[in-house]
Amino acid sequence: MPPEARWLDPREDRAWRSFMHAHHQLALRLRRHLVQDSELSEADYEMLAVLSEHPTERIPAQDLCALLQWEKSRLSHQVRGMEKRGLIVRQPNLADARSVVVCLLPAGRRAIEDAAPQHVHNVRRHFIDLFTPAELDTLAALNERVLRHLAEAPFPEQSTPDDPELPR
Amino acid sequence: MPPEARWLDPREDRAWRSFMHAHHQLALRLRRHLVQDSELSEADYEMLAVLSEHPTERIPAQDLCALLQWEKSRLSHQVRGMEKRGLIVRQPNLADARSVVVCLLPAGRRAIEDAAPQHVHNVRRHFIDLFTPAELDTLAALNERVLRHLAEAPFPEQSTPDDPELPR
DNA sequence: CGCTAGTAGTTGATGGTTCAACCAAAGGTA
DNA sequence: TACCTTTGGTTGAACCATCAACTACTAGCG
Repeated sequence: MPPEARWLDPREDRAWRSFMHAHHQLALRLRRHLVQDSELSEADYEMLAVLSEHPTERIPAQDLCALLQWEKSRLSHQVRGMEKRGLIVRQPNLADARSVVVCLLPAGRRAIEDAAPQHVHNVRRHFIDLFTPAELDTLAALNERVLRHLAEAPFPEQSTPDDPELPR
Repeated sequence: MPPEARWLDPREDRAWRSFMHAHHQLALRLRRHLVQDSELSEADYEMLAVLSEHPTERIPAQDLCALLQWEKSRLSHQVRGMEKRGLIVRQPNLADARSVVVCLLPAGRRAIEDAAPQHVHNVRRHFIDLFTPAELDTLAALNERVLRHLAEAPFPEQSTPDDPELPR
């Protein structure tokens, strides 16, 4: 336990703040555009995007969680709302009675196809177009380093590398 | 209106997804740590951090909004809650009767000083320490480009005076 | 002075995200 | 079989951020 941790120096502080603020402002802008020119929230869009890119348009809930990096409870709430609006349906998974398969409906496909051109345009305008291809690769590499690190050190950080489970 | 916008290619998609996911996962982790070893939320922490770094420990609400990049209504709700907990107080601004000055209280200073070492430690472990100084500068420069771009093209994106933006 | 536009802040409603607790099915082991 | 653990998913409460509407004050301008 560090009783006294050194504060972030200016370089570190700049990197940290810009990382947090850039994401916040960008997400806010895209959310506003999305509600302005479609009936979809950001979460709606992401889920429909993943489903519509999938060859079968049917994805088991647990796989959807992994693809979207969402928690299962978030997915459940989200699915409930979108099912009520007729964009998707839940169907039982014949291979495993606990599981559920989320299926894209025609109305969902229409919704994503209507919203996608504008949304992609906005993502380009406010993000992609600001960078060269090399910079995009740099950005991806640096951000993926964060993701990899977090995945390798899962949350309750008590246990050490070679101690897989708690010694209860 | 692009009736057909080209989809993101693999390089662009990778950069975009890693940007969104990295922020989401990192914020989640830090939030969990913070509630685990302090009584503060992320928003509480940010606000106390800004106040406690300020020489006078008193900042007019509108300046706080700018520093934190928050909306005024978010600040208002946040301040109400933290005032109830005795971490800060609102005082009238003598220079402008509409305005309010947010002041750090001793309990607030104690709270941030208790929480800071662990939090800074976590920010380092999960973010700063993953990068070389040069990489931190790169990250800052790229993220700041997003922020600058958004600030220069404010939201309802109708045509700006003499700016040849989108010919809607 | 009186009018108007803009700025500072508050409020209540709304929708989104996380957490903890729960249920039900599956898999392992004896 | 019985038992125990793990996994898949749902629910309700709590919390947080955003928006639109509103009050109050300021400042510019005739």
